[in-house]
Amino acid sequence: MEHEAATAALAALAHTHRLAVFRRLVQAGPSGEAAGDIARALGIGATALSFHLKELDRAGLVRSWRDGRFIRYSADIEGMRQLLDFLTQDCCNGHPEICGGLAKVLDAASCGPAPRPAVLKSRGKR
Amino acid sequence: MEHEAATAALAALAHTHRLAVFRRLVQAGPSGEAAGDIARALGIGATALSFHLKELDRAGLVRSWRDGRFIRYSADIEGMRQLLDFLTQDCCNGHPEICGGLAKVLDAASCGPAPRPAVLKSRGKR
DNA sequence: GACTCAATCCAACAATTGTTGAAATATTGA
DNA sequence: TCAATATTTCAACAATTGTTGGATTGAGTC
Repeated sequence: MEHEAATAALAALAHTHRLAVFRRLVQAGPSGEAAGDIARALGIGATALSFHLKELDRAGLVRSWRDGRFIRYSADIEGMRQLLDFLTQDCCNGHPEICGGLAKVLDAASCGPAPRPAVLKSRGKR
Repeated sequence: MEHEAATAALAALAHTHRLAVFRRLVQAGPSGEAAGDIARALGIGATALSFHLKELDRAGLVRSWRDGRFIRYSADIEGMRQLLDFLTQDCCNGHPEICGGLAKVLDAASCGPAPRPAVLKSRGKR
């Protein structure tokens, strides 16, 4: 991940609603949740939520796919890991003992193959 | 860390210059770097850098202390770890195997006692 | 095919954030 | 004390971001 993508991902998360949505999806796991359910659960209007989900999608932090009448969203764990990696890269310049090996520890936590939803919706440029 | 603090930290990082500054400080380690050197290295004006450093400080992501005529800044690694924790909390709702144990792995990486600079400047409300 | 529900798109407006130069503050050394 | 250097504060302006309601698209149901 490079600088620009990281900035975009951080900006996507730096909003009350989007952060709440993202954390909810992180906890929901790969099966995700339908947009309407998220909106109801968090008390966000459909239009606003749609806007915010698009932001998260553009930043590579969520995936979406159609499920009949609904559109489901799930957190893109691999995208998140790349972001965390980027933030901790070269922490303490080769002396991981200083910061508890934050960078190395993240490096080790590779994500298995992403679960593949039935129908993947295309995503804006990543 | 709670929601509001996390939003503030993410917003602080969600800017080209601030992200560059923060990563530079993460790599510099506990001894940090003087404001002027950062400004020169990244090609940012003194006024702009001061503004951005204040943002990072308010978000609890950097520390600062006076060193003679200079003011040095260093990344607040513990602040960063809290943020990463917050993002990955309860990942996959108790099934860490799904996301490679991202949350648990971070939990384990506790930071040792923060290195204490000679003279600590006070920080805005955290 | 018409109807309904889920979600998105659009456009106007409001609010927040970033940039700039000039002035102010703090420290060092002559 | 005075001049030089480092950094911050202030204020005006420019740019970006978020919100809202209404219109639109797509899928299922009668």
